[in-house]
Amino acid sequence: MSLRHILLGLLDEPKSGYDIKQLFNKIFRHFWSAELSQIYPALSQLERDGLSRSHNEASAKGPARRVYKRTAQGTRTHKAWLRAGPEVGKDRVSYLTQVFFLDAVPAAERLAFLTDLRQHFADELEELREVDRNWAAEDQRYPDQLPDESLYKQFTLRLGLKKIAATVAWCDECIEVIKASIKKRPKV
Amino acid sequence: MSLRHILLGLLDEPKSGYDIKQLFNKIFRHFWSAELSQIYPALSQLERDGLSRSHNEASAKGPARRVYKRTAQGTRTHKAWLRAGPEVGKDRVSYLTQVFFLDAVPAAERLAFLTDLRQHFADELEELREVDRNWAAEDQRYPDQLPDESLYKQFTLRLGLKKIAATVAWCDECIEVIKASIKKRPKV
DNA sequence: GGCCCCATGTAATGGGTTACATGATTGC
DNA sequence: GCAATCATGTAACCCATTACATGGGGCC
Repeated sequence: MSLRHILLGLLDEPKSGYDIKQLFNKIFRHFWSAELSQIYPALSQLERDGLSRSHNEASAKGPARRVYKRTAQGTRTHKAWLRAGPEVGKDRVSYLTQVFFLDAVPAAERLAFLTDLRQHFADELEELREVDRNWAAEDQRYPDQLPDESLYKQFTLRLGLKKIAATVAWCDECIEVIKASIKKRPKV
Repeated sequence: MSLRHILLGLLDEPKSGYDIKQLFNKIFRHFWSAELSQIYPALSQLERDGLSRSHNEASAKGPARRVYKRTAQGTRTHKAWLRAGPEVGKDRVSYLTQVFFLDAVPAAERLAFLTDLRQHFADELEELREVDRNWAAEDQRYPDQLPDESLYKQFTLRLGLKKIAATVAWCDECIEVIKASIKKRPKV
């Protein structure tokens, strides 16, 4: 369960489940996500395990918030996770399993599939570039003079940009190959 | 459940659960995986649903094999999956969640973490390049004259190579930045 | 009045991993 | 004799998604 570790990482400052969901939507979007229905039980489990503590807080608008912060024990667990070395899980790229079998449908549909895919990643790339631009606008030190506490966050953004740009370029190459094959054999 | 669709895709020719696991280890390694304990129940479920049929077959070595092949209904379901458009799931990149929080440990450990990561992906890249070379050696038509039935399989390999190469390059950049910061402030 | 945002949770279900159980054949 | 490969499966558990349930406050 890696969500536990992410939560611990975020709980250096007090946060509610709702706060964390917002962060997932904004900052982690390109490499992690979780639903509120998973976050809330995970937070209370952390507390049962002595890794975090919580208290209620009045909210400006809406019901009371339950904010969690990690304990010293939680901080130790968090560091141990980082020190255990990189978790290189098996990637599961659903759309690639589809591409693998794509010759089962007519050429026109294959082209449409990859055009769809390209559109999706081009949009995602544009979103990430916007995050990048906004960050640069907000912080004078961006990107070369960042302090450690934001440098590693920037690294994750950099990889997102690289990988998604590579994926868009790959879509374009595939589309070219398919178009060329349609020209040669219009009825295949 | 995407495993069902992958299984259907593979069952155009008769295959056993064991055969499929081999394929996962060899061909799908860089974008999908599944355990035998997941594959066997999924295969019998496909049969219960009328999407595949099986029979026993004597094996050269070891116990009898149960080989499955998809039915006409299975083929229709498979094509419907492809026609439903790209499944762009949320990526979950565990090691990026770690990089995000990596400033929590001393600079020397951060460097070790990224060196580890680089090694992992450099190895993975080398494996994929080997697959690429072997394929080229076995098929005269590789890579530009491939027929449709192998072209799309080659596309998946191409993206694997691109993404992993981008990841290795990213590791190198991060490592350079960390080394530079250690030189400037040796005790941070 | 209706919609969106704030805010927290439970229940049912789906999907996946790890551990367990069994047993034959081949090669060293 | 022992390890590796071939071969199939079950059971327990973990993790994640979807659906359900509830309710206040602000804005148009």
